[in-house]
Amino acid sequence: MTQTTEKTNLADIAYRLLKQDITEGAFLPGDKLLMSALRERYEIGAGPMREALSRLVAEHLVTAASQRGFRVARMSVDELKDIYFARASLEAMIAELAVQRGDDEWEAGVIAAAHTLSRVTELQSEEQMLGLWDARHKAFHDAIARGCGSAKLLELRSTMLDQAERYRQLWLRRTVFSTAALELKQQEHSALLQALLSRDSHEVREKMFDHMMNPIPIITRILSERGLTGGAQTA
Amino acid sequence: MTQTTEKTNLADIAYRLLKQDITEGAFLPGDKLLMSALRERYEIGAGPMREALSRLVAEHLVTAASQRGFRVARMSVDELKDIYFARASLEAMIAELAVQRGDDEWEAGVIAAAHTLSRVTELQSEEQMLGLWDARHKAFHDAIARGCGSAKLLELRSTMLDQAERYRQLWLRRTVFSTAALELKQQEHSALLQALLSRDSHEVREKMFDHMMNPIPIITRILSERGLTGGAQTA
DNA sequence: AAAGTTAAAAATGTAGATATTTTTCACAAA
DNA sequence: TTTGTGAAAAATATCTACATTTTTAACTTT
Repeated sequence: MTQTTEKTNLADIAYRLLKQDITEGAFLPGDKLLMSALRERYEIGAGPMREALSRLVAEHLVTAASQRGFRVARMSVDELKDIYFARASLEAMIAELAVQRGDDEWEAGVIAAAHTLSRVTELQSEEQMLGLWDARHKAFHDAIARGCGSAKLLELRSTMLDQAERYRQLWLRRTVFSTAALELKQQEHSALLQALLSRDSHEVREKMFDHMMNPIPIITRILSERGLTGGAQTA
Repeated sequence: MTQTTEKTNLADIAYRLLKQDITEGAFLPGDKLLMSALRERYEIGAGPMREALSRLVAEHLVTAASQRGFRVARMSVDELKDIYFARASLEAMIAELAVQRGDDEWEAGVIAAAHTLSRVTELQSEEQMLGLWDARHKAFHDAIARGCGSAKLLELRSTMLDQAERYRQLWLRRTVFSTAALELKQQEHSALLQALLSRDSHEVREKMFDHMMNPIPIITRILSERGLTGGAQTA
């Protein structure tokens, strides 16, 4: 047996689908998540659906008010700033640890990921290009973080990533489709890599922090342009 | 109306009760959490009970296997070390930030909490003494952390505290009921406070990290003495 | 307009049906 | 006797359908 089909229950499936739908924008911030609508959409009973929703509440992607149902969590500039700051602080700390504790295998992994990322060219369709760059960019950062050696810290990192995901999606399009922005990112990445290979943990920490804080002004602007924070949805 | 009774649903109540029961040891690590038993204990239907359980799974206090039900998460020395390291790293970072960003009000709060903590005397019963010291000790650390100014970082801190709680309970008794250990803690606290008042953020970071890592050997010993990790529970 | 009343809509909870896993136990082979 | 196998039974988890409670919103009435 190579890879069991990983049995899951319905609540689990609904959880994943809804999470994806929210981060991909199928439901917008502030939208009411009607039980009947969700049950129909995911072809599922109310019990498992509730279970999925309550998990997303724990992750702050959904808000709940007792007897009044669920809504997609609002987005705000304040939350953006807080999430990105916390994430940058954490990621910087993890990177510093990784430089201090990472072994040769880790270093090799980082170099490989950096190389793969630098080779994303605009050959395919724009949407494919977006997906590929995003995947490899994530892989690059994952490769760095992995070296910290703490499963719990990586877990915290992962929860922050989930919370940032909706904001990050906004930034992604602006960055990948702008040659200038993309080149700036490439520069930051190679500077990061250099500091990393020279095992200058303090330098890595600072560079990583700045790298992670960079998107804030861009996303702030996007949020202001279209009021995507979820104001007065009635339905 | 001064303070609404904060309406909650049954799943919420069950969540809190079960969480308390687990951290207080009413259910031991590795114990099977039988649906029928839980429903009877908390006088609740299967739906809400499931909801409560799945929230605790997200917090790593309970493990789930599809179609095979739930168990209290095992404890291990490895996990202890990982949790405490991650927690110490995070707390140290938060404390450093607090020193850099905390205002006068924050400083006053810390001083007040430190004073209250230092005045816990052994007048009442031992159990009461334990509870009081624990509450004030937590309040002291909370007062410090609050200054970091990031709600998300405080949230991360809180999730780590939850995960550490079962291990921390083991440490607590050993510390509070040993005059030597308690005095050592007092010393660490006042050293921490001093560094904090002199606004030496680097010093605070180091002291906080050490302070948080201290309990690991003690807890490791306790875990080894009694095999409280949850081995071969059948029922 | 403001406040009260009532009907529809929606969330929450329970009970029972269904599916899965685990245990039991009889029987056969070593 | 011990060990292994397999089928039946029991225990258990999971899901759906229905009942109950609460909220929302429309409609009066003052």
